[in-house]
Parts: sequence; structure tokens; C-alpha cells
Amino acid sequence: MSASFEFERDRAYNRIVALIFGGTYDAATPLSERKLAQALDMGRMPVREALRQLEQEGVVEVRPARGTFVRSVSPEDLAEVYRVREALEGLAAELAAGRPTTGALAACGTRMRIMARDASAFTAAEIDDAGTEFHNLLMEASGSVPLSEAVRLFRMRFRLAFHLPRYFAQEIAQETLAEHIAILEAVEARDPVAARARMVDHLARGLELRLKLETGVGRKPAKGTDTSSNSGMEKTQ
Amino acid sequence: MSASFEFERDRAYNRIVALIFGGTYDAATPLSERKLAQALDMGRMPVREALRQLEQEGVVEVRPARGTFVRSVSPEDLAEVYRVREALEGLAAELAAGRPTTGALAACGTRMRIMARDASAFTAAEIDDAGTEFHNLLMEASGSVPLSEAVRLFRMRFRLAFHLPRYFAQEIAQETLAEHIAILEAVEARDPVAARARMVDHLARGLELRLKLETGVGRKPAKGTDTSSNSGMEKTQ
DNA sequence: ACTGGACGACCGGTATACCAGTTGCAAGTG
DNA sequence: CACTTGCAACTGGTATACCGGTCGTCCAGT
Repeated sequence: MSASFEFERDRAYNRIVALIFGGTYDAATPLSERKLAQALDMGRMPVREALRQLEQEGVVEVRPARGTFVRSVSPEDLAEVYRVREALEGLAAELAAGRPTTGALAACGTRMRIMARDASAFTAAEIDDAGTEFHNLLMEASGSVPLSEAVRLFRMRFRLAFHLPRYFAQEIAQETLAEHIAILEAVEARDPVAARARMVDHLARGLELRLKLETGVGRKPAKGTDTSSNSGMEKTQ
Repeated sequence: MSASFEFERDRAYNRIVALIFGGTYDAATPLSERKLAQALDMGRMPVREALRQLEQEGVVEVRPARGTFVRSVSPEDLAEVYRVREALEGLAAELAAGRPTTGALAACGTRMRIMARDASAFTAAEIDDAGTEFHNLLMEASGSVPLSEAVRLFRMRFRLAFHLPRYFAQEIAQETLAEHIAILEAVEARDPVAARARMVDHLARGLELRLKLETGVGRKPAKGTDTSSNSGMEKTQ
């Protein structure tokens, strides 16, 4: 009831994120504050604040009097982003294993187990979404607000590093699903060490997978106008 | 030559940080954009952007139509902030131990060893500053840009959690100094496991120390006008 | 004396205008 | 034709003005 009013800045942020991850901008085309404001039919200030936040999150680089550009992620950086993620989400898994399991996390687990039992009944996108939710709920289940905020600050870097996903093959989605369930089992079994280890392994496999897909990163998109297909959903793995 | 021009926003940021950590504001007095702009003799926009950054960094909380306030850190949060810090700086120590030692880090080590040999010749503040530099250089020495950025994003939370320091007793400073040297030795010995372990222990001890000093957090400062004694230096432990 | 409602000071959010720096192209010059 | 030069069209950075919302205060009515 109290908060949750959406400011112009938030709308601008979501739409710009959708544009960036929709592939509208390559590393050379500037995200002009004025042009974005005009395209999104809002003032310059909310757009500016959204871009400033994206700069803080490492998604975008501002060169004064030059323009604002999407940052490119080198393969080395990619590996290092994943190490940071291992540290943070590994800690989250460890902490979550040390306290009673959240109801929401348990519900997500139930859904994942149903999916695992009859995988052919679900699309890769559905399984992927469940995985994203799993990561988010596990973070909440850690019970550490500072940790959650750290991950939130760093999350866009994960997305930027991954970037080209969204065509998870069914097979890959199932493997990922199995790993998620394995992590959850360690959490439910109150085994912090195993929970951390399985999370780290899971992420390491994700990095490996991502490195194999090292193609099509520099594709030149069609400079579409607006509404990306991406509805603003997070994708965390 | 290229970057490093200081914008109004950066000057505003530094001065506001000095004000906050100088104790000018308690949790109830708002940091008004207009009043700050007038007090710092600059426009509202740079002040606003500085406050926005401080909000991202978790130092400040914005309540629309109410005001902007310094966030208070609960003791539980404090422990969790330190766990995140252990994860990040522990990783930094581990990575730094896996690569050739930086020249700057070695120089800092030399200085710290001189201090350790004849501690009575140095003030606690000098030793503390060397420790801060050690943490920063170790982060650089990790060679991971993403890790450095994660820490940079989270650093103000460390400071906010610690907050009341700056009167390190000589004895405590020496103990901390010894721990820093121990970490450095593990790094120089190319022992990632020991480096991480010693860093984690070091931070755990820092948390313990901080929890003992759980006094005077809610003091009501004298609402001074401007220039804090704090010159804008970071303090990392 | 107490209570309720209106007014005014203050808040952050947003829009608009102007500034200085950068860049690329085009016109002028050898 | 190659090169210089300067203008014009951008960029982000900053200032100022205005908006709706919040809250304390003060006065009117009880």
C-alpha cells in the first residue's frame, strides 16, 4: 500500500532495458537522452536518471559530450563476472540452507519437480522462467538484505554478460532444472556446504555453456522502433 | 589526460559524504536538495544526482514528498554486510594470490612492515590509512574489474556499517596491521587458500571489534555547517 | 480546552532552456 | 587534389521553474 508507485524514471528504466536487451543498440550507436525521451514520449529527466542508473549498474558507459553507449563484455570479464556471482549466490545458498525453508521457495521446488517428472509437457521458456524464480527466491531465502541488495546491484552485469540467451534448448533447460533441484535438496537437507558447492558447480556449468555459445554477440540488429518482445522479466540463468 | 575531469556532481558527492560521515545528519534530519545546494553553493541538479547515487549505494533513503534521510544500520544487517564483504574480499585475496604481486602492493607491504617494526613511530591514523590502501591495492591486485566494481558499489555500505570509527587505539591498529601483513604474506607466497582464509578471519575479527563498540551510534551531533574534518578518504577497515 | 479543517512551507519529481565540449562535414585554400 | 578550417548539429551537464503531494501549524467552531 505504501510504496510501489511507479515513477516516470522507473518506466523509462524498464523500457530502456527492454530496448538494450532486445538488441536495438550495438556498442557504437549512442543512447541519446533526447532521442530516447522523444521515442518513449516522456521528458528528458526521467530518461537521464534511468541511464544514470544503468551506468551505475555497469550496463552503459557515459562519455560526456559524446554519448551514452552500451558496454561490451570481454570474454575475460565474463569469467570474472561469474566468479563474483559464484561468491554471492554461493553465499546465498549457504545461508538459505541454514534457516527454515521459505514457503515460496518450497512452492517453486514443487513446480520444478513436476516439470522434471514430465519435462516434455513444458516449454524451455517455462522451465527457464522457473529457474529464474528459483534464483530469486533462493536469494530471498538467504534472509540477508545486504546480500540481496548486492546481488541486485550486480544483476544487470550478469544479464549483460549472458545477453544472447532465450533460446534454451529443451535439453539444456532440463539439465539446468536438474541442477536447480539438486541445490534445493541440499538447502532442504540443511546442508550449507553442499548447497554452496552445488550452486558454484551450477554456475560454473552455466559459464561453460555460455562460453561455448560465443557466437552472434556482435550481430547488427535492425534498429527497431519500440516495444521489444521482452516484457521486462528478469533472467538469471 | 582523458578522463578525470571533476564534475559538479562529484564535488557534491564528496562533500555530502563528508557531511554524512562527519556526523552532521542523524536519521531524522532530512538532506534537502535545495538546502544542500544552497549550503554547498551549487545547483540543485548535481546535489540531486549525488543523492541519487548515495541512494543506490544504500547510504540514503528517499521518501518522495517527505525528504531524503540517512539509513540506519541494524546490528543484524551489520553482520550480514560483513558476510558479503568476506565473500567479495575473500575472493579478491584468493585471486590476488594467483597472479604476480603488483608493484604498488609490494610497496604498501614494505611500508606496513616498517610500521610493524617500530610501531611507536607512527600514529594510529597513519597505520589505519595504510590498511585502507592495502585493501584497495589488494582489490586491484585481484585483476578482476567486475569484482572491483562490485566492491565499489558495496563499499559505502561497509562505511555506513562501521561508521563510528576513526579513533583506533594504537593497540588495535597494530593488531590490524599484523593481520594485513599476514594476508600479504599468503598472497606473496602464492597460497590462494591461505590468503582467503586469512582475509576472512581478518574481517571476522573486524566485525567482532565493531560489535564491541556498539555505543554512541545514536549520538545527536551539533548540526555543524560545512567542512568536515574528513578529507574524503576511504576507510575500509 | 479541545478538535477539525484549511492554508502555507517544504519535499522530491519533472519539464524546459541554456551551456560548453565534441565531431563530422563541407567549403575555402594551398 | 590534398589539406586546413570553421560552422552546424549533435552530445551530456547544469540551472531554473513549476507540479502535485505531504505535513505542521494555526485558527475557527464547538
